[in-house]
Amino acid sequence: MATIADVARAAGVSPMTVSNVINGHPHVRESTRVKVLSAMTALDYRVNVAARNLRRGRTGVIGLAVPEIHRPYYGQFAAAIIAAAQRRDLRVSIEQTGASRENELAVLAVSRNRLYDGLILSTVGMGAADVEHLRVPYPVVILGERIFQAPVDHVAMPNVDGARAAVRHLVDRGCRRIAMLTGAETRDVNVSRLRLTGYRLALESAGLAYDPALVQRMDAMSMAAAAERVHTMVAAGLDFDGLFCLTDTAAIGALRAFADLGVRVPAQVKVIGFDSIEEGRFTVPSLSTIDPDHTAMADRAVDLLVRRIEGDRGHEEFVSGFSLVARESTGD
Amino acid sequence: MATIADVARAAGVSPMTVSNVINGHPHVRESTRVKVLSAMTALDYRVNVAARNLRRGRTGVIGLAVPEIHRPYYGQFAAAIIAAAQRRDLRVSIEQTGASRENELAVLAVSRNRLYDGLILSTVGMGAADVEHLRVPYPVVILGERIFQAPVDHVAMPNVDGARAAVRHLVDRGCRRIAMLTGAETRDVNVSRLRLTGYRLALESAGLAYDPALVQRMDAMSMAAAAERVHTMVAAGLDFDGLFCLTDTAAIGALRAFADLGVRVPAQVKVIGFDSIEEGRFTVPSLSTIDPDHTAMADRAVDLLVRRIEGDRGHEEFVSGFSLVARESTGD
DNA sequence: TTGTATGCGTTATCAC
DNA sequence: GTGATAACGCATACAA
Repeated sequence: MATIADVARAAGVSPMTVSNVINGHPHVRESTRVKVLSAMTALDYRVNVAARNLRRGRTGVIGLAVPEIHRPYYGQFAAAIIAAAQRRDLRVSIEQTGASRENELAVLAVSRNRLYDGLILSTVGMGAADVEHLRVPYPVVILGERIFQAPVDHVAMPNVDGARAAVRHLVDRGCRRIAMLTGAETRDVNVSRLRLTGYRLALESAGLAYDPALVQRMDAMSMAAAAERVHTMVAAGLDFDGLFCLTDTAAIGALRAFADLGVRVPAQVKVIGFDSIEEGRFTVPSLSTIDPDHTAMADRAVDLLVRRIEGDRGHEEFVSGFSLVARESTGD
Repeated sequence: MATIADVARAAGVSPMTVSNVINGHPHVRESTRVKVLSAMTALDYRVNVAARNLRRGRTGVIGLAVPEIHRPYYGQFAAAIIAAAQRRDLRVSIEQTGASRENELAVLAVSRNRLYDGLILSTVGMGAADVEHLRVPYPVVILGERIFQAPVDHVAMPNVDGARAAVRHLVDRGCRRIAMLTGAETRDVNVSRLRLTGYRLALESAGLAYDPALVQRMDAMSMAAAAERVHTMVAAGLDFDGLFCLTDTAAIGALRAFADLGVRVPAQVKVIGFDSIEEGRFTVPSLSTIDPDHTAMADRAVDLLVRRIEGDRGHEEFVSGFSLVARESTGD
């Protein structure tokens, strides 16, 4: 493989001049530029990225750590991140943490090896007790709640307000016994807890009593687990006319369970999710949801990371807006 | 940031000994090993991956280029690839090609810069005419048909046989006018063409006539496009009692359209897809499909790539097996 | 078992 | 406008 030195020899110039041509430096005479370029073509020269990285101290790659890339929400989010990074000439390497604290910490540790210029980390397993692990000597953007005092940027969803709007929508549609399908509250502040707060606030505003029996906690937020839980709820004779699901993924599982059980949605039970994944447009019935504007979140996450890579101090929190998407599952 | 030299100084040994400890070389006295390790801890030493890459000529990263990571099929496939790579201590960097020939060629070009140790490339836009572009000086595994004579490995799906089994299943369930929702045949050999072949073979075996009007070609294989096309087909009064969709994604869009139109599935039309994405278990009705065993494909793709990275010559083609998954959409 | 010397390919600095 | 020099941090080959 040809190196800069080979090209320099062929073009009759110094390696430095070749480098200047490659990197588009301004002060290169046009005639030498042409000479160098044609030598590069002749030798089929390619930059050695490893050498450049070593010299520059940058890799041009950012890490993106998500629980599981095959879950629709994270897949759609990753696509947006990759697109945003591409616009800034960055590549994205994806790590799967399986939502476990250990793997999240492992990603933070590995990234210290200057493997990535920065890291976008979706924290699901980590808690406030792990704050020290976030004091790393490279840029990090946390995707999730601002539960840490560590010097990192945050991109968060409007969890409380979004959940509140979702439940309020169910109330507006006439629901009076509203159940919630949520996750385990593994730590002080997490998505489940925040959306539950929104749920309670909405009930309160509507003058509806909070009934703990209506809050159903699941370990895994999968379609299968949600379907199973709805079966259990109905079999147990739980009385509810509305269901707020922590995520659209769970809601799709729930819709399927209602179909199995012959419970008509929205006639007997109205269902709403959260996330606005694409699949929700095509379920039967189509799924009402809260859209937290993934694109804005992804853009902002990459933006914050790039700013920190470029040396900006100061840390920010960005909370995206949201909109209510009313579809058939909360219709008449 | 501490380097090997710093650690060596602190431990009172040579840099080389530190390197030996880091890389687990056998001939290091236990006492020096301990000394070095504690010096590493004290200085919070981290290997500089860029320097190691330059020296070793490897990056420990493989590229995975797919059309769009947020499509369920590619998301689930990527998850399997990442898991398989992790088992071999490799990281995965994901590129999105948008299924365009230009972007696929661009990924091949960029990877030449020793950015990745190898590349797994899903070819959708490229054709046999691009064969020269595949003669690259690094390992490549093509995900798709073996349409190239280039020295690359292939991992392919059982497209013809799988499609044949899908259509035969519709025939077995009593369908006589079977439509197909497929993609554009942009080149000599592609997925659409192969699955269409399977479709025709199945019709032939069953003694059913081939009617070109029943073959509906779409530009994009999205849920939205499929839904729209089914609306058109029904509005045009096209007569069919079975529908074979090129992918599950298209099938989900089709199911949604039938629901809109009041066409009962499977009573009036039976529907089957291809890919076995997880979502198909939870649609209403649940979706029959062909399962090409993604896990085996992903494992094999990484396996072939690793073998080539390690210098194995000789090229292979792997065609996965498949199984028919019969669910409600082809029930009674 | 440990150390010395050297080079991987690139680019920043500074001199010309 | 161009080039000589050095250094990024690590690991291979070989010597001790």
